[in-house]
Amino acid sequence: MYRSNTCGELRLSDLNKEVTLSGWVSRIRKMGGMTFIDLRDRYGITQLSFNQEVNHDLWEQANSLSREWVVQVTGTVQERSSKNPRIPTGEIEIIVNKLTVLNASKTPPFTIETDSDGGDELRMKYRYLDLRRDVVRQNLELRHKMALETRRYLDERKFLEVETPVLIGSTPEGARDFIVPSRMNPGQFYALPQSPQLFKQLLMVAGFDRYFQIVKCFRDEDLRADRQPEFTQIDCEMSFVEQDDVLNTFEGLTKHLFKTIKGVDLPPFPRMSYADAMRLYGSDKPDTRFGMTFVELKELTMGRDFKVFDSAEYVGAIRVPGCASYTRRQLDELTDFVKRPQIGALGLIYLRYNDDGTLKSSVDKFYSEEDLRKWAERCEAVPGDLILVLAGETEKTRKQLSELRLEMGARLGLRDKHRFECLWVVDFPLLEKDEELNRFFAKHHPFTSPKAEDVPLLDTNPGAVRANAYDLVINGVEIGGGSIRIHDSQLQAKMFSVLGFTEEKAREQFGFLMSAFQYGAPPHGGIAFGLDRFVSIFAGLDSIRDTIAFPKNTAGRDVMIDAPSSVEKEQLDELGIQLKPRSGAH
RNA sequence: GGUGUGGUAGUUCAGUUGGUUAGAAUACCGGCCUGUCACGCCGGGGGUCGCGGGUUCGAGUCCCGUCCAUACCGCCA
Repeated sequence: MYRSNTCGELRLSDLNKEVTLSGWVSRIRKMGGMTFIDLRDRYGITQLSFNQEVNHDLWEQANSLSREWVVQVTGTVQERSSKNPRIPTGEIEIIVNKLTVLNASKTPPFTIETDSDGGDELRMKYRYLDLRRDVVRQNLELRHKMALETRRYLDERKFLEVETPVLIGSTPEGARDFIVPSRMNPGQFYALPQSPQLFKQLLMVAGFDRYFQIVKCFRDEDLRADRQPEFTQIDCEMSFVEQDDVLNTFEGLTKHLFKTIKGVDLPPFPRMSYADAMRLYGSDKPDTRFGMTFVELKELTMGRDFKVFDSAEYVGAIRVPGCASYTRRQLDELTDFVKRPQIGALGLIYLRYNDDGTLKSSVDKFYSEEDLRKWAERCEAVPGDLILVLAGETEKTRKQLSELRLEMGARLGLRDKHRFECLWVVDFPLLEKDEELNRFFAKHHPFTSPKAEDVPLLDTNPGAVRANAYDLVINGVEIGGGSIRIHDSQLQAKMFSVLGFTEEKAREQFGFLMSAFQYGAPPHGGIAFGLDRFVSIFAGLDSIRDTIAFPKNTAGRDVMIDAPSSVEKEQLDELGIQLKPRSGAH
């Protein structure tokens, strides 16, 4: 028997029990004739006590240990004479009478503490050591609980978890596929799924009615703090539902997770149209933890010979509460912020509504106090507020103003990680025009249904067609999205034609789905949540990396196992693959 | 593909205007210490300043190139 108890469970109530514990040596404190060792396992830390006078040999043995050695001890639970209220086992210690070294350890390259001295790169290289740290482990425990509660909630509502294949065919639409060569079919390739989209729709045709799967998905695109090449979705689909049914079911799931895991009761989630989100926040995933919604000033700014505004398609402002006292230097900083190439504004105009009621702007030369007062009124500003104005092409300027809004929210501490604001964004456009290629692409995917009342627009003004598509946004993070699908093969054919697919090409790409739809497809729709992001929101992390046990770095590398790597020539020969010179050099 | 930031001891970082032997903390090793729990005190070892080239009497510091990491833009139906 390696242990009778874990390192996290012994209390005063266990006094005088003889116990056996196994774990890692976390810390050794040598006090001369006494030595204390913090023994750690997944469940906690228990102090071991060694006394030179009580057992000299054992004391000496304890002094010979080092960090991260794996040891087994047997001893008696005793009350500490000096207690540590900061850990759950802090009232007791183990008076050890037997110590066995199960395994020695090299000195780890960083300290295995809550606040490690190790940088990210090193922690990833030695991820198995990093995972010993309680903060990292807790994220994975949280992830486990969220997955478990998701399964519980969906199971109670008759959802069936079905596994779908990982080796599937490539489709050209959407993100770049990861490609896997087929040895038995030389010259042909599988692709890894970007999502189980087609399969879950086929399951609806098959009559499964309610499906879900917690499933890995793959996208071969550049990475970000919130994007990994392989990530996990809570993927769901339902039959005989309308948009409201899906929204209500998964608002319920979200609330269930917040309630059971964070103990938070959330009010009903507001629903905002995509058009309103863009108009008020300049983003399809607005952070609604704070206001500062956009105010349009275009017509108030016209005709004063200020070319920047006169020639602009859009003039938009945000009212930043209490920031009229911003110094020239701070305003310059904000100007630099919006002028960064990533944001790309040409300049920033400000209007201070001073505490004494006077107005001061960077465009006083062009606008009278009366003009400026109208701006302030339109913004519902009060003395002490700062108004920031950007101008230009509508879409671009809204995006820039959105970035500025988020920056101001952060500066004012309004983006509190412990507050949660959920929002449904609905009525997304069905199509998105690629100006360069002069063709439409599906904004969500080609199986998303248009709103019934907008169907006639497919012929006259495709860009204006709204879809039965929706996103769940929490604190400005897109957590999930989905749509009601097309189940009518005629409408689907129409959709393909708008997207520029010939009938032949559509059959080649999605033939199996189109045939399936000829055998009685029920009305259906679904949604998928990004589990990694969901966990990171719950954990208050900025990156999804620490919600994943073994994540990849920004170049898509696993620095621990050093993947991807080159393969033997024999393997390539079997696959009939010849590499260009220079590639595969790693 | 692009922009920014960073790369100096095992680790996290500092390093002034280009100037003597490159520092701190922590980790590690040794000594002292019987109630510590971030123990404390004393001592010690530890450096290809990412790599390559250039400017200079002299480069961690300036210039060019390159690699790596990271945040963002493009990209992500």
